[in-house]
Amino acid sequence: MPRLRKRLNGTAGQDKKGPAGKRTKTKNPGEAPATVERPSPRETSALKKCGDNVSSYWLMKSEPESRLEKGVDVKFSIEDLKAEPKQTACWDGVRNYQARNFLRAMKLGQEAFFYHSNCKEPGIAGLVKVDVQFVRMLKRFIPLAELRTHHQVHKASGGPLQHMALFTLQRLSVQPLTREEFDFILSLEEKEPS
DNA sequence: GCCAACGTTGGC
DNA sequence: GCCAACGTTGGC
Repeated sequence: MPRLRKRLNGTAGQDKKGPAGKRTKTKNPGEAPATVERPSPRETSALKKCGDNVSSYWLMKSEPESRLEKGVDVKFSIEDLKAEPKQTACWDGVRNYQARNFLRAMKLGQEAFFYHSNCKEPGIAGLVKVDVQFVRMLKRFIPLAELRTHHQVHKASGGPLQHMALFTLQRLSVQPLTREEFDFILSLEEKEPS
């Protein structure tokens, strides 16, 4: 349940801990490895396939439909992002430490797909660039089902989506993409739905 | 709304 | 450090 929230006018540090801070009893495991030198095994393999140590392309999940979580609506669609001042929002609410490490690895201006999750039609809706700013809608919505079909085919054929994190690192809300994955998915918007 | 799969917590 | 209980994710 990654959550985009309005940027608080240059007070990023001032922002409350948010949902990530709500487990008060214990130290959040995500904080300790702020200086992690060693990624988890799963993360390692995810990074390995990205060539150098860190990816330049990303996929970020967000929920486009209303859902209350502890009384707070987590809805944040790509249309909501578009409606923000400067079409930019601050990404927070990521509790999973792996996802947070990926967040830290992101650099300003890098490109990411905006994925709609936990909704009627899950899939990739648009392009954003990190910090997180709306870039454009995809020419057509690319449904999860279609991505999965390609993933299945590519597993057999060795195609670009054979290791796509969406299917291999389940439930990771912020995930890296290789350039090949990114380019392949972008090329899909020119094609008829399959 | 259901529930499988996965993650986290915390007692022991 | 184990692992049962609990919480979350997210497709269907």
